Amino acid sequence: MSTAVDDDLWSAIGDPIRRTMIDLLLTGGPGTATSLSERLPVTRQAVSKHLAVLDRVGLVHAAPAGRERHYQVDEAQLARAAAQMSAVGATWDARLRRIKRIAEAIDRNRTDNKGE
Amino acid sequence: MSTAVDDDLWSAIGDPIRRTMIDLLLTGGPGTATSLSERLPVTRQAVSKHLAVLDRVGLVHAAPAGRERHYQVDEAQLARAAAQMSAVGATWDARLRRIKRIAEAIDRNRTDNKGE
DNA sequence: GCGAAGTGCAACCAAAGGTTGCGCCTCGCG
DNA sequence: CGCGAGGCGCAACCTTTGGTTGCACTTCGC
Repeated sequence: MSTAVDDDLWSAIGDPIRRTMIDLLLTGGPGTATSLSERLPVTRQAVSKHLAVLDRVGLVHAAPAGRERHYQVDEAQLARAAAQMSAVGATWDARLRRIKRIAEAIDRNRTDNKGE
Repeated sequence: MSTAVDDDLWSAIGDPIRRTMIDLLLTGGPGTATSLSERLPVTRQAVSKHLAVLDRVGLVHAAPAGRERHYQVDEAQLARAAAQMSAVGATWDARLRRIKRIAEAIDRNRTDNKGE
């Protein structure tokens, strides 16, 4: 239901740090582990590990340049992830609405039989 | 950016098991830790811990009934969570679109100066 | 050529998810 | 009314994961 095979993608973007990293890469363009760590509350190593995770699920892609490693967001994968989030959100929203309708129907029924 | 104070809410629904639990509670109505564990690949204790987490952030709410504890989804909180997910998804989507436009503009420029 | 900058790898720590075992309530039936 | 069974919570323990520190290796630039 909802998320099945793409669970890796979900758990990858589940981490707040990783979401922030993606935000930074999207707004500031490609960056290295060091440059990202300067804007995050964690060390370079931690950032590097997160980048490895994101790379493994294909959300970012590394471009070695001399002694540096420039990471960039994979737009297609991120679009998929964004779509998934929206989908889950929409699913829950729809179910909530359905439940609400049912609850209202029951309430109406009870009101009808109240006098008996 | 994007998610700040409501980070607890995010991380609460970040866990796949917890999302599934919410799905089960939404589709099957209120349930206990035991009833949920029967439909999940984890033990009752694990489910109980997850329910505690969800309860702490207000996504579910417990109703003691004799020796049982019925858990139910808090619709308002879940709606907030769903909205947040949609928001992040939309934000990323917008940024991707913007980047794409810029990239296309640059590409157009390069094509213009190709002959020089 | 050599120091400085950027990475990766390994060891170590702490927190979170998961399991098992136990004891306490509560229900229901003889 | 007593007592077994079902449902829960608590506690101890294990494993995975995010985080840090320390070190060795490459690459740039003077």
